[in-house]
Amino acid sequence: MNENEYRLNFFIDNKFKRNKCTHCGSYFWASEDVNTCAEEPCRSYEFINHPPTDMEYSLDKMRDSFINFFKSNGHTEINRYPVVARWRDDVFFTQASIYDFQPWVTNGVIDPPANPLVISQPCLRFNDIDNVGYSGRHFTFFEMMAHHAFNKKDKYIYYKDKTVELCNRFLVDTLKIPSENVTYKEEVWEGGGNAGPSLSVGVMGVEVATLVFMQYIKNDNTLTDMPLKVVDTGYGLERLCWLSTGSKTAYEAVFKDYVKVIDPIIGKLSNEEMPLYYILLDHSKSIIYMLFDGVVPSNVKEGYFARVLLRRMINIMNKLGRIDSLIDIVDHIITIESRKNVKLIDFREELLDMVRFEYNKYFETLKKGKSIVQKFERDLIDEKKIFDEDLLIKLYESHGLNPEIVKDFTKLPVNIPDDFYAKISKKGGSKREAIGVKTLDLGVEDTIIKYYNDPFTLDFNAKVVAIYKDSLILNETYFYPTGGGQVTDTGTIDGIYVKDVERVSKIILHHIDNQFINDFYAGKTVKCSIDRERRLRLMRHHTGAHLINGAARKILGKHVWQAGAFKGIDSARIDLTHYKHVTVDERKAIENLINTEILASVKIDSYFMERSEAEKRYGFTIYQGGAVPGKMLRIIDIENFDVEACGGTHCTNTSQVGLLKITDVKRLQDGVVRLEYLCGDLALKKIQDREMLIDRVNEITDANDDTIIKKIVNLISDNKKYKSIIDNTEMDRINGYIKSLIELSDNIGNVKYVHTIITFDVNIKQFLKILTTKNVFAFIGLKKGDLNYIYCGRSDDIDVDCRKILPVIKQAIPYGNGGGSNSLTEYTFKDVPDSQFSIIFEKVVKEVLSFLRQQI
RNA sequence: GGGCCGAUAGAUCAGUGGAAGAUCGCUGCUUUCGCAAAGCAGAGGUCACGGGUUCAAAUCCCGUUCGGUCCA
Repeated sequence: MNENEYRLNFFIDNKFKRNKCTHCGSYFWASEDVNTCAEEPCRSYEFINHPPTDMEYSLDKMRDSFINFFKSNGHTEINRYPVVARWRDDVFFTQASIYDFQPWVTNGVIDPPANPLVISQPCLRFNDIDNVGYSGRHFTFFEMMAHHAFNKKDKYIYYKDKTVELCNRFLVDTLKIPSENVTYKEEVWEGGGNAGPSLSVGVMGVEVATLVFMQYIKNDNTLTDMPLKVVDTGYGLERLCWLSTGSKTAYEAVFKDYVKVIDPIIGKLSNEEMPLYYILLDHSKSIIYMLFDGVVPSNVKEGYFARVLLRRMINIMNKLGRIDSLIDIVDHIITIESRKNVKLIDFREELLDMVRFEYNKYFETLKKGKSIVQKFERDLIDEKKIFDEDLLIKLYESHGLNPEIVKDFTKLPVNIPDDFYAKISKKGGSKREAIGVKTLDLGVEDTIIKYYNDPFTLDFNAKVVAIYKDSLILNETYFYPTGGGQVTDTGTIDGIYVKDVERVSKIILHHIDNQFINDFYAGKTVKCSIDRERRLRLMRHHTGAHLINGAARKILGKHVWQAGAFKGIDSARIDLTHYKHVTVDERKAIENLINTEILASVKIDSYFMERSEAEKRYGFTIYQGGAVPGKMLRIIDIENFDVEACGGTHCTNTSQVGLLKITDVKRLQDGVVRLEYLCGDLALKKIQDREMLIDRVNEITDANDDTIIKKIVNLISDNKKYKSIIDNTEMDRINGYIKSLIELSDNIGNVKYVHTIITFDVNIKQFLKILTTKNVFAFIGLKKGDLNYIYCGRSDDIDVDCRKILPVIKQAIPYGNGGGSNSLTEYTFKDVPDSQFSIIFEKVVKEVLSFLRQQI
């Protein structure tokens, strides 16, 4: 980066000097000559016990000072965005204030909600989770305060000079930090395909802010100018608070108010326990914001981070011996946080229930884990081994048991490697990545989309403007392309079947069979017709999805978000975040609520609205379907029931859905349930099919709706009874047969040698078990299809190894094979006619007899 | 999205290729005025599903479904 990028008039006018840090070698600007930049590790934390500010600031007070300073300097205050970055598909959580405006504001597609603006954005970062509580300055939850300005060619707000000036005035004039304590270190910032110069703001050893100037697009190491120049600042609220208190760690400063409330609950803690306490407070804040903003604990994606935090909290409470206070503590922290977020109070019970539910789940995991550890312990004792690293890793990865828990569950020594968690998988994995946008440049005008004007216009005329491969591009169209979980319309253009409709950026492609493509030419006016039944079903299913969404949030709770959806021609489903199973009653309640809404004939409004305006008016719950691109959002508004940003085709009144039936509820993964449903004619047909099914059962069983249950219960108990009678009869028959066999057997001493070929169908192993109860050696032939079997079995009171008979048989019948235990063997061979089998069998019987005579 | 563990009686689980097991619970009997308890006897299984290997599969291999868990 060119050094002139940092040579700001502000620095020159205010007599700042450019110095080179003797420690890290970076250049930095300061109002006086100093040797090193004011950042760790070049300087130690000089503010500890010597805070440079005029007073001690709490989090709230620092935030207020910041916001008010920038408001009084022409900035508009913006409400925080959710900590779950639902409007983006490349990250899970909001990790910086600029995330709020990426990508649509920073790439110039839409205007920022205000310009310039000031915000304090809660952020979540998990990269340093292991340092939390111990390093003195790491958190998973922190607030990034920021002022942003977005400079367009025709609308300049402010850039580097004013940014640094504002920063310096805030630190020096408002917080009263002596000017000589502030340094601005030159750095280069890079991220998300953008780059630009940046200044790292240091005070007495701690970096309190970063001022980034996004001005380049970076592509293969070449920099090109961005059309929009963005001021992206970030001030660490927690860092500034810490600076103002001069306490030994950031935690003492940040958690001051929390500790006042929580201390009486948790009681006196030792110095060694303090890091655990701080982790608990930090994680509690993260969890509260995550759950409030729509995360449900799960084993995948966002939800997994919630689970990790909760399990760490539970482990800590266990270690402190205060597990009973977990809910109480979270509850009190909710109270503290709700001072600046009133809506949190309404969510309190639901939030605590989720924590409770997750605790119970973990309790089950630990219970199961204990028996697994004890099982391993038994094996290890036998093998004279201990819990080694490999086993610990396996226990953690497969059963969620960390080494400390394993240690609690066993008497055996457990060696925990220092870098245990680092070892757990640097094995890689795919990063969450944005799906590339497909583009197509045919030099034609964007297709005019008409299906939003009137979803019921299904026949229309249009002009072909271009032909691309097997598809027609029209000047305007009512055909809906696949998108938003809704499948494509089909129909005809000039009588030719349209099999698929696809949207590529702003052009809509109507795919037809290749052989007909030459019937068309650019400029031709064509008559278009959309498959009516198909479209109407898709509309009903799409509106149905919104109805379920609205109803589920009312019945199951505010934590419910759409996690995916599919709207097809003869099936539809919607996936919802929900931490429990959906009960039959809840499912019915959702159905009832929706069908009441359908009967009430509620108007469904759809209109376009500027993104920022929509977010302001309806909140972030409009993003049920995930990231929606563009400046203008299409809003589907079912009054007092559901409002979502959605590009699909919808009914204009709930009554047009006709009927909605939930056909199945599945658990898709932990924290996500799938509701399968049908609307309109399909719902009716489903109910009729079920009815016919019962009619058919009635017919078969000669019953009616009133008697069918009793009838079936009787049938089952009768069946059981008869089965038992048959079994008994069969058993009698076998017993009789066995008795006759024993009477006909050869005697060897007092051992009965039973030998015969069985020709009827029998459970041979059960038969042998009964036969060889006492003083019996059995030698049984059996024919089953092509296969011939010879079984040897004996009662437990005879000391003969049946496997020794096998070579005798093998000698007589060399082309077979067999094996078994010393009390039962099996020998098999095939392709022998019946007559032959009995001759061979009799021959072997005699050899076995003489063999047995020697043995017994 | 990927990896690893798992699915056996109503419940919890044992069973490493050779006749399906234990404990608790359940039913009946004995004992008791009755209950609890104890003793005796008994019922209860498609070893998740579908393929394959083998003389032989709960056990080994492949696939499916469902659960657990870790990573991103």
